[in-house]
Amino acid sequence: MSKNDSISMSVIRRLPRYYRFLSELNEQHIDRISSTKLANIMNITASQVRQDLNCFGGFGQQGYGYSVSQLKEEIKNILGLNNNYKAILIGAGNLGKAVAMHMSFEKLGFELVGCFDNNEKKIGQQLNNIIVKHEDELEDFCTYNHIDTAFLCIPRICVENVLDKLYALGIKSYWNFSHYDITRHHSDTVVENVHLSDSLMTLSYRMNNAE
Amino acid sequence: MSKNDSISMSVIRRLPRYYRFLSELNEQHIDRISSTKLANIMNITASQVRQDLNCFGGFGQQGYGYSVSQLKEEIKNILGLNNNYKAILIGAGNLGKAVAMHMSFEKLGFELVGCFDNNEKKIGQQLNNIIVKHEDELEDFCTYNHIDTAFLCIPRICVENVLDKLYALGIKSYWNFSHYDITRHHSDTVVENVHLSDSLMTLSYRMNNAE
DNA sequence: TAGATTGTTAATCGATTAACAATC
DNA sequence: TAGATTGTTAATCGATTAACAATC
Repeated sequence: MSKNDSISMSVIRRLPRYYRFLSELNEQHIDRISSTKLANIMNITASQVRQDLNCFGGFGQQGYGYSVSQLKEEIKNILGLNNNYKAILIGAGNLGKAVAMHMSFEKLGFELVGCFDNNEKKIGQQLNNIIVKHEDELEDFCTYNHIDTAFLCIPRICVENVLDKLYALGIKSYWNFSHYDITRHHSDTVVENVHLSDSLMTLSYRMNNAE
Repeated sequence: MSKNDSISMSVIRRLPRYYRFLSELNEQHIDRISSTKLANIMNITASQVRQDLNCFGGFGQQGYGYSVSQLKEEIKNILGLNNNYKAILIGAGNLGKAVAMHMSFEKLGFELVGCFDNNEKKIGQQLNNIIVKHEDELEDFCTYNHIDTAFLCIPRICVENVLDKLYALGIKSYWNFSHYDITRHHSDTVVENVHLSDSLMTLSYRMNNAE
């Protein structure tokens, strides 16, 4: 159905942004939009909009444009936001807790079903409807529950070790918040890094070099 | 001194990564490295390393390579991590608190000096050594304290309004965590977006399309 | 000096933009 | 039908990689 043979990361990283803007247009009950108008709102070119969308299929109609709600649903499917992926959180520190409490996982097609920490003080704490378990229980938990992905909110030095465990348990997708680049030891894994300090350093650079 | 006339964002976004790897090498007391070895560790090409570094100056020495500690310091300066920028946090929800508590601001050349929220329940709470103030006190606070940047951990709908206030107070740098693209109304502003949900959607795409 | 490795130019590759024929 | 706007090919632009002369 789709022609998503080898979509470049540049395109993939723009998809959530399309999804966000289309969702907003949809909420405003706007039901059609041309590539030109969408491009204006998003501060990109109409060519790029059409090129990007045509990586996945011809969603538009000549002389009319695109149906907002239809296009939004198409992108939702392309992003796989209907999969209800089961996720566990490793690390219940400040950042881990914030990730657990702050994100609207349902809207993004994820469900947080477990949380683990190796600090006794954290065990038993409640985050929304889940209770922090000891990391020793990880193996058992993952044997009895199918887990699709792990959110890593642990210090840099713990990552390698945790990754080995997770991979052995069949978990091959990682959302990594540690100040550490996960090098893909296994080609069948998927890694998304969120490097907050890199982001802040980039801001610093630009403040430092503002005209 | 530097030739940083118009460094591309691709290069800028790689700088923190160089800084991270060089810091690590430095901690391991390695004092020289060639572009080839650094490239291997970082999973990029030696050409790219040399091209990137030469945007800012000739830090290496033919036949020898680069001094790790010197290069690390150079990049630290390029990134402006010695500026001790004063920052305020707007929004003391889960994410705002985590940002305040979790980040090593000193190491990154920032100092968090204030925190504001419009929810009465948050007022008076303590985050590290700062106390959450009511947003009404923002004007006063910024008049008596020089502030360089604001970290925005507030809902999407509040952003525009807060931005107007901040800009009027002379704050022109924003680290934005809201699910909202800040469109630069003023050309003298600097914006760094952290879109956590976009990041998770990208992970979803790749899980969905993993072979 | 010989070997190693940079700085830099040139070649390649990929991504973005422009143009336009197809078509609703 | 005429006007609008897509899908797609071709042109341009920028970023990455390769090559090599300069030099420590």
